[in-house]
Amino acid sequence: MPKSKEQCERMREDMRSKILKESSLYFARNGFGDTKISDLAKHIGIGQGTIYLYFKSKEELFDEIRAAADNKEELKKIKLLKKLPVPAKIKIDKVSEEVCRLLAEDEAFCVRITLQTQLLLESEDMHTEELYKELAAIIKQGQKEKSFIKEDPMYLADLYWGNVYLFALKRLFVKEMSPLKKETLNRLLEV
Amino acid sequence: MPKSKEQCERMREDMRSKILKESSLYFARNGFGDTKISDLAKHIGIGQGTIYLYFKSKEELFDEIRAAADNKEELKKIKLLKKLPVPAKIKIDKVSEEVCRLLAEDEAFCVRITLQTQLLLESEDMHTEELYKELAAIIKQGQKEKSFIKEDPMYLADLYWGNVYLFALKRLFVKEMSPLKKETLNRLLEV
Amino acid sequence: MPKSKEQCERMREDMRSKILKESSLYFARNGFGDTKISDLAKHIGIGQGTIYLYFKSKEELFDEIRAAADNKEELKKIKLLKKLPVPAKIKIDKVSEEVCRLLAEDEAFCVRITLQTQLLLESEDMHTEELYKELAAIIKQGQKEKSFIKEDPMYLADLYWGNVYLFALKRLFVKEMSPLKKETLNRLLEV
Amino acid sequence: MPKSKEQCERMREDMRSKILKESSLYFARNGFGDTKISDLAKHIGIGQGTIYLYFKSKEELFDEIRAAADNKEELKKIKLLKKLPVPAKIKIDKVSEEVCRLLAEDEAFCVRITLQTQLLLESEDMHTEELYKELAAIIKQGQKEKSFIKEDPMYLADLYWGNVYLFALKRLFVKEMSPLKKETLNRLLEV
DNA sequence: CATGAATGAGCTTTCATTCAT
DNA sequence: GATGAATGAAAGCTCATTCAT
Repeated sequence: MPKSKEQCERMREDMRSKILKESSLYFARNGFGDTKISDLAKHIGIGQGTIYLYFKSKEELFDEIRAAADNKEELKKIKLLKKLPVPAKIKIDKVSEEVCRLLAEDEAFCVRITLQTQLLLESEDMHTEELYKELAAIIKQGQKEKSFIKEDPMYLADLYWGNVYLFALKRLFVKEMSPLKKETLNRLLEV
Repeated sequence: MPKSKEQCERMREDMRSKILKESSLYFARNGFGDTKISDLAKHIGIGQGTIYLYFKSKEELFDEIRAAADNKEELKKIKLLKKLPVPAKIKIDKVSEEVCRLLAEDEAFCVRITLQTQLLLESEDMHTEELYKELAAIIKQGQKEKSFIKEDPMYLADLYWGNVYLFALKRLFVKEMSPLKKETLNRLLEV
Repeated sequence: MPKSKEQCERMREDMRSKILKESSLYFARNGFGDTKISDLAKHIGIGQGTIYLYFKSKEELFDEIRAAADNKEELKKIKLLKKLPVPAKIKIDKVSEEVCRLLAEDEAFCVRITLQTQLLLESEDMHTEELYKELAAIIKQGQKEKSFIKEDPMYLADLYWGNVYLFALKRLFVKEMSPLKKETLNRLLEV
Repeated sequence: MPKSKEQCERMREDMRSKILKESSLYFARNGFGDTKISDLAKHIGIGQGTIYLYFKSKEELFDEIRAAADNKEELKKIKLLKKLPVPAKIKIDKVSEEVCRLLAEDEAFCVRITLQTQLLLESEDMHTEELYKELAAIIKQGQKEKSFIKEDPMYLADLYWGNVYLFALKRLFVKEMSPLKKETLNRLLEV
């Protein structure tokens, strides 16, 4: 008895997501070269060949994972926040709170932040990244409001997201670790 | 007529150091799996076989590089500093100043910090590392003196060295980057 | 849908045996150093990588081949023969007959004898080998019966198996060769 | 002060001989593929490069060693012996005596016999070798004199030299071994 | 001449990818 | 679709050969 089209489609999508999700953790921890397809398959609990039913190559899988690591959701939230008529200090506090929550609860977020940051490092230009630009804008507002230190906003945005990356990375490697506190992030910017 | 024993010994030591030095940058940037011996040799400007005259395997070379990335010099300086009868704030300022100088001027230091931190991440226990313990001790002093924020000293030490790692890493990847300022490091701890 | 477990198991065992069998001839003729994995694979008619699915290294393959070259079957037969209440001359004749038959008909036997003898030569102590000890016991019996020459039984056993090795070796190298006659073997011992 | 032409020539010849002699033992034991130039040089007690001052390549060295392993001296003696007006049995006894003496006293002879036999095996035609033909001639004489068994003279010559090879080989590998007795060789042929 | 460090061709081994089942 | 054995291209590694000293 053949399954319905939708069921079938659904199953394919599920498997694809599963591979993407599990692989991304592996790639984030070990990098491209140290990740073997055989290990990956064993870790996911599928055959090696199965991966190739969903992705053309290891490289394509990796690229897709990186492409998916763009933290669109977070960017959207920050963009909304930016426009609100509240002090920058409050905005940043909201961002920090959300980020800390995600770092603590959402491993996928940690993976995304890790991969995205590594990609940016290799691209050698972090400042074109929207997440950085949006945060820099809020920081600029905060500087006008005299609640943030006088410093190149991009330097501070870099510092802020760098620290987020730092804790995301630790989360991926270290089992028992003290979680990042939003105050720590806020203090990077506040006077 | 062969070279003299000392000359020979000297040349061997030089070549060995050269390989270690040049390789470490490569490994720090690309990791183990993405570093090819052939590329490494080409980059150093020697034959592939030469590497194997000095190291038994790629793995041994990597291990030795990691073992050498222990920042003994910096540890020694911090240990001396710790014992001095001056406020912790001054001590940390000295450390920050030195670290920022090294980050800016000494690529080898950036490589060492990068490799050491990655090794610690994999070991899953950063807190046994002396550099962290020594810094935590100074932080504890600073907390007694009310100049540093109340927070687990190890959390703060972690944060401090994490930020050093962050900038070391950026330095290895990004050509044009704003250097880390000692105030940024100091602010991580100060009230 | 994958093959059934048993089918799979069976095929693996078949391939393993095939590699062992085909390789042993190669190693017996050319030795370890002059045998290339690429040649081996080509000769067997499989990919180079396949060998490594069944053996960890060239050395392990070689060792396993040597370990398998223990001529257990022949040893068992001789042990049975030894206990029979018949003259030693008859016993030796049976052994010689069997050995000559195997030399003529069974290339795998020639390979085993060759590899075993070479291994014994390297071990520098052939006399601990059971095949030698069992034959020496029969020879001793023959000497008591005055049908075999007076001579150190181990020297004679050595001589006997040495000649078997000689013809096994020739069989592996020389296409057209006169087969060993059982009388030739018998005459080594008889008065 | 430069040495005289002859002295110089002499020294070159000495070193060349030394290399040939020491290498031949190594090659006879290990074969071509398992003999490393580095091991060889270490064993001889000279630098690797030195070998290349006397031989163009490993292959040339090996070939020259094999070419020198022709046992010309022994062949000459047998040729002389063949022509003598004495019974074949006496002739063979002389040969056996000489061969046993050489096997016991002259390692170089063992090496030559080993290399020569291995070369013949690979050539797949032992019967063109003069040593075999000369011995076969004497055997034929002995058969006419009814002192040697009726059997293809070449088969017997093969057997005879095969046994010599056997003991030569053992001598190269086994430290403590019972020497070959001339009676053992004679008995291969006598009725 | 003699040396042994340096080289790279050619070997061994791995692993991304394919494919028969 | 799913599998994992088979493959061979590409990586790691060795060793015959060269060459500066």
